[in-house]
Amino acid sequence: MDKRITIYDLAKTLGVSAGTVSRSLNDHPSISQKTKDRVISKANELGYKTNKFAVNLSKQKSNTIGVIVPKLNSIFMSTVLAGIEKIANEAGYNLIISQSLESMEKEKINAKTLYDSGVDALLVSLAYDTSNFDHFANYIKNKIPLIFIDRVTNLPNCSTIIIDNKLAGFVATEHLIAQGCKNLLYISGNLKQNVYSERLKGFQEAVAKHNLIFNNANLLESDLSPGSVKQAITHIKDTGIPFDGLFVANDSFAAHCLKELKKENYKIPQDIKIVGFNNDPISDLVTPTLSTINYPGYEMGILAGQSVISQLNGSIDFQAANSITLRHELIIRESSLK
Amino acid sequence: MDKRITIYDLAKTLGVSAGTVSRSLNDHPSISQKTKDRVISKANELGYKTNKFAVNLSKQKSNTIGVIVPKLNSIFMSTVLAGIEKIANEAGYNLIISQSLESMEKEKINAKTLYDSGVDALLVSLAYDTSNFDHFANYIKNKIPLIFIDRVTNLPNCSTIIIDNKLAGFVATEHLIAQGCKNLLYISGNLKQNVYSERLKGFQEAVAKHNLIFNNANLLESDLSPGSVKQAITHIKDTGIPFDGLFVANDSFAAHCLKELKKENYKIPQDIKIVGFNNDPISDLVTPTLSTINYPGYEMGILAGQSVISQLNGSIDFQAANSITLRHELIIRESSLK
DNA sequence: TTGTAGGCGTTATCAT
DNA sequence: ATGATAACGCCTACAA
Repeated sequence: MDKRITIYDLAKTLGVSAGTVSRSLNDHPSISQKTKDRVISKANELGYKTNKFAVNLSKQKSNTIGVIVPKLNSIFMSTVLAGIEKIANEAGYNLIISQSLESMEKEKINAKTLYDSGVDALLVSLAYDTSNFDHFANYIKNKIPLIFIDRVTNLPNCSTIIIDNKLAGFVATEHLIAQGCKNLLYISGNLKQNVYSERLKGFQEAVAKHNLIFNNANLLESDLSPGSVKQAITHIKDTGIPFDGLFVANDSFAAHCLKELKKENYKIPQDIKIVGFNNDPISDLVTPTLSTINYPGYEMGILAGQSVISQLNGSIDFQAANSITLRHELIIRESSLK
Repeated sequence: MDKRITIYDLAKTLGVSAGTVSRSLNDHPSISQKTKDRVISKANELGYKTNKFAVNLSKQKSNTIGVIVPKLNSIFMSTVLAGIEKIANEAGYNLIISQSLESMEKEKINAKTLYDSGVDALLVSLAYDTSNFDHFANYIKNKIPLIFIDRVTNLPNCSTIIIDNKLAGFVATEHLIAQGCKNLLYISGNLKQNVYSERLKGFQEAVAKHNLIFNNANLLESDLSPGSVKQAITHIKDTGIPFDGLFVANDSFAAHCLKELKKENYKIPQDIKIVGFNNDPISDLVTPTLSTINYPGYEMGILAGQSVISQLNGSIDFQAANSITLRHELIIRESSLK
């Protein structure tokens, strides 16, 4: 294997110093164009390749952005990631992606690993059960940009990228009410997470505004896994309340409920109307098509990416970390028709 | 900001040499337990943190594995990634993930970037239009493990992880024939890609075996984007052939076709039977549910991960790069019932 | 405009 | 079992 050639090799063959070579390669203003040209052409000729490890050591930065998501294999998260990757890549950063698998413990480990490996910034969407945030302290202390996406918490100097879940919940619920629903059920994910608790607030507000009843039976907290569909159906059938409107915290679970309800001979939307959340591709493919809230995952990714990059470039002050709220949108399809 | 403490700081306060500290921290056998204990406890006390940049420079490796996928936001790919991430993480490697966005040019750039950034290995699922593989030459020359997943090519010393697409295509097609279909249509993706061309071979074999006709009209090459559904429907309606069986190269497109065909008053499966591919979550949620080929994405990821790790550990010889073919499975649902 | 030399924090090879 | 010292390859004051 041909030995790797360094700036010293170049320096020697060119009869200049290593410093000059380094500066030439980096287009430093204090080097004459002539010298630069000589160096660069010789570098190409000899197949010089800069050693990132040395650069990193010298600059103490890695040109790398860490990302922690709950799960890689979710259509929403991978869409967010696609947006982040696009921006990061264009800006010359690499993405180190890891998944917490919805566990705070794994999230802690990931945060530490990424910190140790010297990421220049960190993007996080929180795990299911994350209740403590000490594992981010190092980032904040060392002024490493830290940005939360979708599943967020409020930490000093950290940006957040979210949608207005409360308003979205309100809009979805009010839509059901406008369609004539009187007995609503909100099927939620873990209420410790901002996204689900906020939607609940919106749900409750809409219910209250229209003088409908809200008590325990109008809320079902679920882990939203396919295995929990039965539990949801049981709740709907056995609570004694004649539910006629469902607001479900994500489309996938909504689609499963839809399917099961049809099996139980409910007519959708005649008997029960349903609104999901996310505008997952499946929402437009099930029968009847599923009304939902459009969740701009890709845009979230783009914005998150832009936000980190500008913080890294110093074009945004570290202190001035801001919170971006994206526009959501109610998409009315068949499952909530009158 | 408190200055970072190094092994020299430790060495000084402990009255030993930096080398001793380094060896203690790395549990080197030639250091007495006593010294190790002293060093380690002092390290904790002072909050010592190893500098990955320096380690990388010194060892000329990054503990990092590069991944290039066509698209992050595909349920299949993100599932594969989830598997890879799990294994890599357990082995102490970080994943740098980038997407080619189905473009060979972007794939080239990604390959170069990752190479420059010093990944210890590279996992690739090829872009739509990749026809030249020179951008991987550096990896091979420098014996950096290179593994292809799903969308593969045959390069010397490179492992591949695939399923037997030809057999899967054969099985799917023969199933349709067994259900009584006489006029089959294979709706394919870009035939330059191994996955689609192999499935076509299987399709053709099954058709030939059962003495059915195969000519141009029995094959429709498509980009499988939602925008191309109309074209597919037109083909089915206007070709003059009374198609009664569809083998579609992925579930998402199959689901879209299903929906459109229903709109056009075709009865599924009575008029036309359909088999998709991938066992996408969607396939079990549409009406009627979609028969499909189960595509073990997560397992592919796991195996790909294990394969790299063992190559990196030297437990598999670089030369002995092997090709792993995973088991697929026909899942019969409503869309292909008699 | 260019050269010099020290630093970045570890690891590894010789000695001792 | 430990220490000294030279890599690792690049960057960047400071000097010239």
